[in-house]
Amino acid sequence: MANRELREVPMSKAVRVRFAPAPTGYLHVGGARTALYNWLFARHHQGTFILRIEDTDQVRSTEKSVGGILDSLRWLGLDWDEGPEVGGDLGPYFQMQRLHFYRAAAERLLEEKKVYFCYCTPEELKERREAALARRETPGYDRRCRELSPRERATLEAQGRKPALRFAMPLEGETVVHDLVRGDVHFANQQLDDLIIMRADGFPTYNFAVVVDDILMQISHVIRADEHLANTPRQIRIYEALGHPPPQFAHVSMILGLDRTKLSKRHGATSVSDHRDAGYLPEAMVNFLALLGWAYDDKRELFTPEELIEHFSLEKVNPAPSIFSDEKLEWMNGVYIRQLEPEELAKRLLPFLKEAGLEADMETIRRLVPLIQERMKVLSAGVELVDFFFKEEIAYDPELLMGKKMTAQESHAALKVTSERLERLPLFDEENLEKALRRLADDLSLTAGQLFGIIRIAVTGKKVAPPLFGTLAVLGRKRALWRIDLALDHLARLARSE
RNA sequence: GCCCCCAUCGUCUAGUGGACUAGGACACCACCCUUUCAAGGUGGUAACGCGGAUUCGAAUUCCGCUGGGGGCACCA
Repeated sequence: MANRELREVPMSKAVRVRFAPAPTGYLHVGGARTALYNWLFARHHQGTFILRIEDTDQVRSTEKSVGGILDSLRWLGLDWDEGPEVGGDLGPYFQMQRLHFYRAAAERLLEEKKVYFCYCTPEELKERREAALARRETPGYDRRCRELSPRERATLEAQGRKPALRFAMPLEGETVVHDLVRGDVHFANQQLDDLIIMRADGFPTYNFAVVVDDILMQISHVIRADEHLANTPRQIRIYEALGHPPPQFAHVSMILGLDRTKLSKRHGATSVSDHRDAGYLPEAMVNFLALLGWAYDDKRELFTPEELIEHFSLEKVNPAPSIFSDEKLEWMNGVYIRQLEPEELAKRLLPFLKEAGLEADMETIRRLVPLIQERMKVLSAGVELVDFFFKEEIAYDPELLMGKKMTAQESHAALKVTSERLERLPLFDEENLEKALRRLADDLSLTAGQLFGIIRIAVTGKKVAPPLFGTLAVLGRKRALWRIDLALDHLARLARSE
């Protein structure tokens, strides 16, 4: 890595950063991390975090996607100081509402002869590009329209061709990107081709719109994904043509899928909303994402947002790409679930149970939470931990009702006595249940595992369930006995065929 | 094809020439605890891609190679 001895924030300069998603899909974890780093940086430096929607791709941009991205950001707790729904002095914050700015800037560049009309059609360009690639040559634009005479232009226009505007890149020399995470990156200007800044339809392209907006919005630091590094020298040239010094750049690495390619749909759940629906907590998500490419030291990895703000710095951002895998996120989510106040966990659990079609009520969930809080990695997993509490009937495999190394008959006998004792138990609470059932196991010369296993299946239908005594207590005597009766029927049937 | 970025356990990472027999976390394995499952505790397996150079000394610096990724759109 080259020198990174660039000062993160020059003295006396207000920090203004932005997250600028294209609304062409959901917010995925890579975008979320970029947004998070921008947000942390802004908050750390008491700066301003701006949200700008880059919707100039009219074909792929959708309103629904804007809403989804806003929701995801809000869910993560990444609040923006300027942008959609909150406004700001340097808006509007949708690029489609800023067209006059791009047109004015383009106009100026045209007057100064820093851009030129290109009459090549998209089809022609595509064809030439593909031909070049087929010949294993560099596919860049060949600049054939750069030096057109007025006469040639007139001819082309007479053909009905609508020109696009291209930026005249310098033909020699080099452009250096001073990057806060990568040091100085050099590009030969020969590599920079004359990119289109305004399409024939009058709409700006990305590389032009970002520069104009970042100037107008007084952005001090551009923190974005590595995939934009190659665009940066071109953008620097545009800043220069517009007579404005470029901001500081920080290109953070990309987040890759398990197969080490750019994260995409086929990698499964990669959007923030997918994770929300799966029952991840935003606080876990934020903590985890912060640690993907950044570390505070060699020990700590649990941070509140406030602590992240306090410690975050671009200098410690890792330039190497990292792979997104849920394993650690799951663990961390479990940690956060366990840290939740029981009442809070109950609240968060409710929608998941409803979603699963269970008629869950807060009253019952509150009693359940202590039994399951440390048994969940994601909220959605709570459903199968407690569904039997909310169902009238439970289905299960009768074979499971047989205790370890026991016959159906022996199991039946044990359960029968259990039923009788439970019926007579004066107080049907956790403490008394435990006392009574332990004694019973003793009396029957069964191990705790044998007896409790039978009861667990009888009452929950599952081999894996919350702790038995608490479960019985919440279930209540009546329902517990009713289920045990049913299990006895099953066992009786099994015993007959033994 | 050209340009650019990157390279420490399977994964996230610590590490800026000697304190490294390379540390932590997740995952994995074993044991303990235990009514199942978790949680918790203890221990363990596991990495500096390769080759040169600089140096008394290199995970750390330089060069090359290899590997991975990204870009080369009238997408962003």
